[in-house]
Amino acid sequence: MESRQRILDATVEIAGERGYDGTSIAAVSAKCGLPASSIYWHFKDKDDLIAAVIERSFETWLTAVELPAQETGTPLERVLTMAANVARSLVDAPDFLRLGLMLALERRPTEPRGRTVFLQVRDISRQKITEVITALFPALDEAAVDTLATYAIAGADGLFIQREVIGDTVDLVALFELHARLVHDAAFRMAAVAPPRG
Amino acid sequence: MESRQRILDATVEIAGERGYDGTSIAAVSAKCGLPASSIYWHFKDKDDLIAAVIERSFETWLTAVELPAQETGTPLERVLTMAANVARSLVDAPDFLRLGLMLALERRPTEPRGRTVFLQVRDISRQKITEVITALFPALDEAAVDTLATYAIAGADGLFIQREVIGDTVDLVALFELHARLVHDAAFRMAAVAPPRG
Amino acid sequence: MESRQRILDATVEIAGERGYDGTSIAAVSAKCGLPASSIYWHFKDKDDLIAAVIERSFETWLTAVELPAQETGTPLERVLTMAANVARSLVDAPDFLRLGLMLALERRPTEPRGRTVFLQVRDISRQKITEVITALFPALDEAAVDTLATYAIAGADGLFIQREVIGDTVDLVALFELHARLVHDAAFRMAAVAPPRG
Amino acid sequence: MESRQRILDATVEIAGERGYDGTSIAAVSAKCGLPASSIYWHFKDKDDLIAAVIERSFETWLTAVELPAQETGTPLERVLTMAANVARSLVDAPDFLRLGLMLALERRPTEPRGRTVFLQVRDISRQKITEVITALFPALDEAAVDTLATYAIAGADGLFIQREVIGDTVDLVALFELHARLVHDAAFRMAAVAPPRG
DNA sequence: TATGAATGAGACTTCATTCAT
DNA sequence: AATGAATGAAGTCTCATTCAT
Repeated sequence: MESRQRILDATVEIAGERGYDGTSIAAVSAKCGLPASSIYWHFKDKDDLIAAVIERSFETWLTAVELPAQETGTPLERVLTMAANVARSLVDAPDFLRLGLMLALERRPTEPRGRTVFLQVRDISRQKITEVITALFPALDEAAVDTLATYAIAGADGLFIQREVIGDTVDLVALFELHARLVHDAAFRMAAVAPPRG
Repeated sequence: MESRQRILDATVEIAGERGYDGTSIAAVSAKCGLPASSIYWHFKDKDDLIAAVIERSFETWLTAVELPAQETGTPLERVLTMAANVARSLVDAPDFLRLGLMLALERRPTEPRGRTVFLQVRDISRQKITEVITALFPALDEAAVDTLATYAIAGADGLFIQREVIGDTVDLVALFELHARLVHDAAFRMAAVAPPRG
Repeated sequence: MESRQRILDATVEIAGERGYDGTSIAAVSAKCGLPASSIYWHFKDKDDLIAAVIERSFETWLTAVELPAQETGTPLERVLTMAANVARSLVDAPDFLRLGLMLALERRPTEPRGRTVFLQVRDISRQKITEVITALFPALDEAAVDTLATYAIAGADGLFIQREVIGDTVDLVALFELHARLVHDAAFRMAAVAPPRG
Repeated sequence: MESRQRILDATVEIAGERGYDGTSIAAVSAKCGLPASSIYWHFKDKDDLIAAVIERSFETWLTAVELPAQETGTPLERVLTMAANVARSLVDAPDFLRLGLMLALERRPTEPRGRTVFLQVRDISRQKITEVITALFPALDEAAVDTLATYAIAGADGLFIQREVIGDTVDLVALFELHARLVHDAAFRMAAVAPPRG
């Protein structure tokens, strides 16, 4: 029970730093102090281990982000609060998204299950974003919501990468707020132009 | 001379799909038809090879992007044209950015030279963007230009990733134009608020 | 446990015949019947393996030489007995000294640990010789004892090499006795000339 | 012409430090500045190169030792002068003997030609020593001369090794003189005991 | 007289994984 | 519930050598 967590802790750290191929069972074993064979007692194979890491980190990240989900205020206020929450969660636990993006960028013949899992949980996030946009701007048609959701996620990914690359100088919270504001404005304008649904 | 190119061609393809660790010399050898030992005649080691790939792909990408650099029209028109150019270049030759982002996301104890090179050439691009923003919106102060440049690059990275992940359904050119429009509007508003420089 | 010994047995034989660079892991693997990767379970790397070989062979050799250490008789008798013992031990198990001398003669930028270990155990032997000379000829000053110890070891090394090079025609026991006799005479004369210590 | 010498210079240095297997053509190429293929223009193969090195260093060493070969004085004086000469030559150019001994100690299935050459030139030296002993002590029978020659060479090898291992602290000239004195005394005593020849 | 380019074999080492205990 | 030992495949890289020019 406790060993399983130690293994996952070690793996999230290594895989978050070096990606799928860069994560060797021997390295995980060294970092968590358990022999390699013990890792195979808890996980079917490396693929299973990485997938488990993705699952667990996503759950951790989800609770960190969702807890203070706010339901009142103007659309802009609510969007800004959400953006700040996401930004802070990414600063605190960047391993999830870093590893996920590395997996997502790869294109290998037999796709690691961890990649599939990441794309699935990412889709859940996208679903949430779509719902929020639809709720805040009911006038938007489906295509517009889709475009905005894509753009919203893209900005989040991109800003996260900027921080990973450039370092702490990047004020992630401020940039996420700028991003939220721009998405909000775009949605506002699109909604004004669009004919009401129905 | 010709062999060197064949090796680079093979490597760009494999590394663009599987990242640093996923790129085995044996795979490169198989793809380019030269024995592994010949690769070591042309490149000091794997690190050197990957770095050379980054260098060459960046140059290719640069010429693809820069050739149609336009100098007339309103700021919005010019920004839109640039965005469309970049979008098209990324659709045509995604290997450069895909590999670069994978390298950039990694955090290994001894940094691959390819990563350093990628970050350097990326800085050149950022410089260019900064210059364009300054030229189009002279009223902006340095901090604002910096923020906008960071946001512009972040959007580009993020949208690229969205396309890589979701697939061709994503209309990269359209999204880049939306991105350009939003950055332009933000710059416009910031410049209006800001006191004129000097 | 048992595998470790099989690996060491194979290595001592090969390394004793071909030196550090001439000892390939593949050859050791072939000789001991275990796959190469198993060797790396028992030893960190080739350097570690060679060092372990030196350590074990020295201990084997030490017990072979020391058991019949005699404590009575005239100085000459005692010295002759010791010399004969050493000679016989070198005839029986020449691998230790052969490998050790090969390592000792090398001068590579990063010194193999096996070399360090050999020089250390060699120093232990020198210590023993020094003690014996001091015990048998208390009148000798430190410098004289040092010179005699150096000469005694040099003769042993040199005679061993002669046998290795020329072959069994060389009567190692007889030559070691001649050597012992000459060292004894030299010590005797030096002690007679030297003013008594203290 | 000049290239050949540069190659030999580089090889003697590397081979004198790392032995046969430790001497790679690439390393020699790097040290002498000529491409590997040029080495093969001057020498048939690696074996040929090493053998050439042995031959050349022996000749260099021979002239260094022989030039001041003295023909007058008492036996002891002459022996002492010779010993000092040899000692000095070994201090000045240790590569020859160091490489030679490394080759001599190895026992590989297909003997390097360099080893054969070394043993041959070593035999020439032994011949010289035999002649000198016979000349100085005509009363000795063949077996005694042989024993003394073996012992003389063994001492030289062993003392050389001591210096290589321990370092410059070892006064090679003084130790060679001690060695010469002991060999001389042994010869003197053996000759006194032995019935005159013929 | 020399060398740039190539090459198959083999070097050391790590890989993911299994299995008996 | 866990692990010491093993293993075949594959990893990066160096080896001695060749050959066309």
